[in-house]
Amino acid sequence: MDEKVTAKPDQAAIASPRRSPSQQRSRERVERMLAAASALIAEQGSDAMRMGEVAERAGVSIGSLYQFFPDKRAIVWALAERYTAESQACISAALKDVRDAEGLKQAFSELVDIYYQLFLAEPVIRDVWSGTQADKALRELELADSRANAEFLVAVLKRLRPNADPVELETTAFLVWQMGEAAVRLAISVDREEGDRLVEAYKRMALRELVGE
Amino acid sequence: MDEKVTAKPDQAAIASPRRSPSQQRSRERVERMLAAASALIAEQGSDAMRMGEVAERAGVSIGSLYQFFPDKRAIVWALAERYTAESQACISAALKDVRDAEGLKQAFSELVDIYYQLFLAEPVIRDVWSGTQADKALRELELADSRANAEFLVAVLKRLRPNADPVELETTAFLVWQMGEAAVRLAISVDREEGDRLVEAYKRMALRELVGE
DNA sequence: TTGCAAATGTGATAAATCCTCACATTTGCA
DNA sequence: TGCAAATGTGAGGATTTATCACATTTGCAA
Repeated sequence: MDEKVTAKPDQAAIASPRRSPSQQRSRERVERMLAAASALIAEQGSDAMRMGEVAERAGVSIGSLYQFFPDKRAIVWALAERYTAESQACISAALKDVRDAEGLKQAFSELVDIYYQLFLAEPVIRDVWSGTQADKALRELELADSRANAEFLVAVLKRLRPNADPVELETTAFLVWQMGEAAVRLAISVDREEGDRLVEAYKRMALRELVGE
Repeated sequence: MDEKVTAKPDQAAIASPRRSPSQQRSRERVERMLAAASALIAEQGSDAMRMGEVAERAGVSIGSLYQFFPDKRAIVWALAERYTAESQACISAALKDVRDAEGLKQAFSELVDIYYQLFLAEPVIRDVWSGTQADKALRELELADSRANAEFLVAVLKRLRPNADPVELETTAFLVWQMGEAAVRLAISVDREEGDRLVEAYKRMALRELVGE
């Protein structure tokens, strides 16, 4: 027997490029594919995105699409990965130099605002993360992202409260971060006025937990 | 022209039984369909649930399935609706007689525990709610549910803090509740030990917000 | 009881979609 | 210049959802 690969569908299968674009030409095409996918998701949501439509709009054939993305989810995953990388850089920069409670308040509040605005402005992000609960690979990406972001917070907290139990700080930061995502997602799914109130309420709640009274 | 109905697919289409089972016979069959769907979701997740499999396991034909459920999502929706009705009754009962801060602490902590245990024990619930972000009808059901539950909390808070701004109480309760759902979902997706810590941390955080120090 | 309309049941099959594969073309380089 | 590797193509296989024309059962009025 020829050792057929027969990859199990397995539900958990990590979505990675089937083939890395090594030539300039193909790198550009992959960009076009992602741009097309992004536009379609913004218009109708990732569920309604059709592979054929992505290919057509990117000006490539279906076959080419599948040359670089093993399946549909992989495209969404690739977009999600970009956003996490981008936002992590942003978060890291914002929290890097926080040295006191006042600085944390400032930086945290700004970060939440940026995140909220981003979700309001970019339907793609909203939709990409909506698959987060259903798709195992996406959920894992988001968890890893959330943990990484929480780490930045933990670093700050350790400076502010050197005597605190590290495990507790870790738990607090992780929870606060994850709730921030939940709060923002909630906020964008209600009307603007209520959304604003919810985000402000979250900030108060989170900061009370992070810096005490 | 005969005024054809041509219901728009519309993305928002509310999933309601295409036909209400009016005879005893069909009511039992609908129960079997839901039970079969529930079992399949527990085994493989609602995404992997196949209509043909549901029909087969329920001992009915595909056609019968579609006689009572307009589409696949409607089945998941029907299951979700049951859970919300059940849990609302439970929550209402738990909060109905809370008259002071101590009582609230007690009742709230218990509710969160119950919710957490329920999610740990019932893969169906976990999976049904996982579609909550992607499926418009489900998201709306969950939002409505969350608001209804928040109302119970608001009622309690108004008793405890009669002078507080009602809008603020509303916002707080809604946020706290929604975050509880997020916290529990997070908790069940990490290992048990960390999950327990997260739930406890959430309780502290929420109660601090609800009853003050 | 009988007859009949409404309710219910059936499954082949239309329609939509994902993804594969055998083959064509282009590129980088010895 | 020639060739292997990279890239490109799209018809078609496979899967799955959902429909529809027709069959059967039920409740009920005469």
